[in-house]
Amino acid sequence: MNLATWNVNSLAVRLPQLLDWLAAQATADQPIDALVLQETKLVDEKFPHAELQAAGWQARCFGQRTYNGVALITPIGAATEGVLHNIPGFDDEQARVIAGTLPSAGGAVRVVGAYFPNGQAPGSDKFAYKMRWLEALTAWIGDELQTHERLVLMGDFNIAPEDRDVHDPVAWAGQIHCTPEERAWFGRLVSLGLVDAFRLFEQPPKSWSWWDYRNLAFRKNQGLRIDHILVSEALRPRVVSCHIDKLPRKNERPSDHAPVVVTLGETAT
DNA sequence: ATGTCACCTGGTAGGTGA
Repeated sequence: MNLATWNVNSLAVRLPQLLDWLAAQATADQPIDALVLQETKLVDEKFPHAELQAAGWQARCFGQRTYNGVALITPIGAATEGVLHNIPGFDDEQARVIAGTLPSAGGAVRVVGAYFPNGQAPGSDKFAYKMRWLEALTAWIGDELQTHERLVLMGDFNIAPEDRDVHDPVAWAGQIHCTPEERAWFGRLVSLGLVDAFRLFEQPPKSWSWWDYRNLAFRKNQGLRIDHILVSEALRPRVVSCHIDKLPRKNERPSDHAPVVVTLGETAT
């Protein structure tokens, strides 16, 4: 089972690259079973269901105009149950979370796709909103784990959890994505019984999932690892691999984020 | 080098968010 997350920074612009990438995974014998998208920036009425269907995909979407917007994409015919939009009980005008339950030979997997708030800068109103949102998300994921032992939380966290996830930890110290407050919330999420799938494996040093469009950052490999896949302890034995796919970032008109992929085996090892 | 990209408004540029 291959699960992935990708912040596409406008699905209207990135749809051709999305379809190319999905096709390439299948060609590479790593067909995607579920992909969560962030920053679709589309109201649901404008979501490109027809184009995706023509390529063999179905989508659940939860969007808004201009900003944010998330989606859950699965192969046509795959069952998706218990679809949910945003954090229950947390009043939010911003479309940031979509969840669904996927059947699997090893037991159903609860998939939560999330676009965490950026937070702009410590001390700002947007940072305060990020803190409130993180508190609500953490409480809700704790609840979800009570009813869904096999759970995957993935998306654009807008948090670089450790200094090794930052190209220049000195320059970024205390800056947005790297503050102690944000990292503490990442730690609380992990403490619920989740594990960062990427760090279960030896990875190339200087592995990032986001590079600023400015400053030739991708060419210089100056980025952050802020897109993550956390799996519950029950799924941990099934994690076979996890990697960041930099290839789409080399395209013309790329998203500023790269997809992250996790492979779950059917049986415990 | 505060050096880009995407979106909006209200236009043929400027503001916002990331």
